[in-house]
Amino acid sequence: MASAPGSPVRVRFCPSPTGNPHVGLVRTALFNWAFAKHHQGTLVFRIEDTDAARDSEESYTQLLDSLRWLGFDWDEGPEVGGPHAPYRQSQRMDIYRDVADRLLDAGRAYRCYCSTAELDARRDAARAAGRPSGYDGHCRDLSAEQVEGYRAEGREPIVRFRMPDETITFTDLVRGELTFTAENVPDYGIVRANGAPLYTLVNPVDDALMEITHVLRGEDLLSSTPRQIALYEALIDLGVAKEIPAFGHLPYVMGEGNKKLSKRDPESSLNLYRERGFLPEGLLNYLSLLGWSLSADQDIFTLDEMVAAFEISDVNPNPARFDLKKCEAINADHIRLLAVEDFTERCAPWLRAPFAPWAAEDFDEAKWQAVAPHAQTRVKVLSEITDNVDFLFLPEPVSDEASWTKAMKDGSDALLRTAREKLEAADWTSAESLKEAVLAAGEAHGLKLGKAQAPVRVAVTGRTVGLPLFESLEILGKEKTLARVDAALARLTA
RNA sequence: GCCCUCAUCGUCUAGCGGCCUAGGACGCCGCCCUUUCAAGGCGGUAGCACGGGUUCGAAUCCCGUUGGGGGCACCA
Repeated sequence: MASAPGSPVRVRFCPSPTGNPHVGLVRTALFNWAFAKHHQGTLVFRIEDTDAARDSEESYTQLLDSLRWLGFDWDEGPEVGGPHAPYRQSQRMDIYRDVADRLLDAGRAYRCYCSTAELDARRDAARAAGRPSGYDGHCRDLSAEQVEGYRAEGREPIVRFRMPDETITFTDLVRGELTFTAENVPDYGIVRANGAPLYTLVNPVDDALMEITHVLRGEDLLSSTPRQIALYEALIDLGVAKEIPAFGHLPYVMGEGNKKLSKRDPESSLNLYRERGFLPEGLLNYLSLLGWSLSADQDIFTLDEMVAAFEISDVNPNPARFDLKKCEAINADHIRLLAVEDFTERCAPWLRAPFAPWAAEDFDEAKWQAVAPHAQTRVKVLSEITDNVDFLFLPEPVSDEASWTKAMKDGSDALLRTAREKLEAADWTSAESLKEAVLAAGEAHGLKLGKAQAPVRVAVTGRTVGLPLFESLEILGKEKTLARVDAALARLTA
């Protein structure tokens, strides 16, 4: 990315590597990326892998691979480095430990000895009494004797951030002014009892250290924003942070029903879309429409167009439902937009194992080149290509009984015999000539072309639906076509 | 339960006080084209959640109601 030195905008994308990347995460990445590009800013890519129990190296590798496939690039982060390296939080633990200690020394945080059971009991009681159910401040001002007592009991404390007793107001980039009162923003944990820092600490600390100016993230983090702002203020006092960034909370991407699309939903898996043959630009185009729009009457556009027009203030705050049909339709439009050579090239993965059913040595590049243009206008996703062209590379056409019974009526054998004669005599360098042959055969049996082509199509391709027939026959070639008609005839008269 | 948040066709959206008898897209339906299925072209279907205000005028501003979503962790 061309980042302009001195540009004020610094944004970040900071997923945690747990499981497959999902589409909501991609949408967040997209908006951050577009925002950075639009402002000629800097995009920082950071890995939040502080939860050893959930993060994995495999997920990390896959995350990087997915982001690269989508076409994203970043100015700082894994693989590219940068002035704030390392960009994996698992490698920055000493930094967090140091900040936590300083927060403790300054009285901005304290050790909390409450057990989980105690916390749960008091939370339930508060809830039952109709009071806010966050942490009640029990360990805020423990005396030396009390601390000694807890230690003697063998309790291991967590570190808790001390929230100031004040109302916090901030202007969300997509939602406007938001206010939270102190009693609803309780003190919260920032370091586990085992000494491992929590997201609540590391996220703002790294944002501060990496000088992030705009935080664009999911709506789920909206209510944690006031406590982050309070922590930021403490970090400023400590000299760790320079200023509080602006926050913008992106709407959820919802799944079927009315629930947030979760990682568990198969519909949310980015890999699924990749395997089905969605184009990165098609998928991204669709995803950008979830909460944003280029203009009142244009749904199909390039990433460059999006970048040029993207304003965070234009983002719509309401949750959007992921609609697979529309996603496919938009992808289909992008497939149509591809140059034929590009389309031909991008289909390559689906033209070989494990996607393609034919043997590698039976694949014929020249035939593929010839047939590709006919397929480009009818597939919604690239994976649909195999069924469309398998008749060219399989030794025998696929066996599809439903198609066979649908096309082969009484008299089909007679028709096929006539068609075979006419095809035998036709000019095989011209699809038009092949069409004339089948047309003539149809006329001989009182059938219009639409009816007459069906048995031929099924005999040669195995299916009632497919690419334009005569072009297909021409590409397949005379010898194979006639052999397949003969085979069908043999089956009909058996 | 408490707090936060959201609210235009089935779905995604345009709209930011008069241009709105609400525009586009997907879906669905019909027609055209046609060599099957698509693609393409044309047309149709369907919406401002409800109730109060403010205003000469409200989808647009305010309040309330209802409904949806989220948070209230030693997850992120």
